[in-house]
Amino acid sequence: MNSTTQHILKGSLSVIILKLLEDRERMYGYEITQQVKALTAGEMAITEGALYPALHKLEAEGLLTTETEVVDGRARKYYSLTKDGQQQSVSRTSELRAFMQNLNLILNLKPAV
Amino acid sequence: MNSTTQHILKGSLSVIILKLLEDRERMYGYEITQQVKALTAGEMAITEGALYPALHKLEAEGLLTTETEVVDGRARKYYSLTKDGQQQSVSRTSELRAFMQNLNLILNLKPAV
DNA sequence: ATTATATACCTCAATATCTTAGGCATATAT
DNA sequence: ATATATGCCTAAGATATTGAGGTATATAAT
Repeated sequence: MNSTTQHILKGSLSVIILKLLEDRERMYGYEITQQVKALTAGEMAITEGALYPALHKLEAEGLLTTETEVVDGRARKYYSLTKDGQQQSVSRTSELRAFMQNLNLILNLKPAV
Repeated sequence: MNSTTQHILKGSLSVIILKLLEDRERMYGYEITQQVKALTAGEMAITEGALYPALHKLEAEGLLTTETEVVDGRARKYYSLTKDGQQQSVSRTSELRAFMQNLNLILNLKPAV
């Protein structure tokens, strides 16, 4: 993943997290990083330095709840959507889609040849 | 334009500027703000506090050149793409498109019902 | 005449988000 | 024994944006 693409990610990370949890119901941080890589064939990667603060913020906002478990001798912190989180996932996803549609109106302009 | 959509704009502004100049060849700052509103039926707005620093940076990077003119008693600063700017417009646009396609892979996940 | 709005440029403090680099710890493969 | 994968985390610095402000001219409305 090049720096430009990484850069453009700004602001969409929380929507990505919410949407993944809508799909999976229950995920832990490391799993999220791997799932994003898997879904995008390695083209997108989210750094842990961005992910964990984002998760903590969403939890503080009341959109996520956590359960910690020990699996294979290692601690895992599972995140799930709260009611609010489910609603926010829907609304933020549709806002992001609307934004992308508008952005595409600009990107699809034909250059004056 | 709500705060979330505004928020998600982060990082795509320079691509928007480059692409608009690819379409129009020659635009001034205020015109860019109006054109974005017009193209998106008022749903997207770029603030001047973001636009002017972005224009200055692109100029400093050698992607834009400027010509200042007085029209109807008011000064206008016209921006155009340099050779480098044209190349960057193409490459950054395709990177943004690639990013959006990957993002859509995630947004189109079907929730586990 | 005065005021508001549109046009047109700009800066800057505060805020938010991200990158990069690091730390800590366990399990497994080499 | 060492490297890699798994798993959590923080923090300094860089960067982009918001939101508010400043300056100025032309025009429309009152």
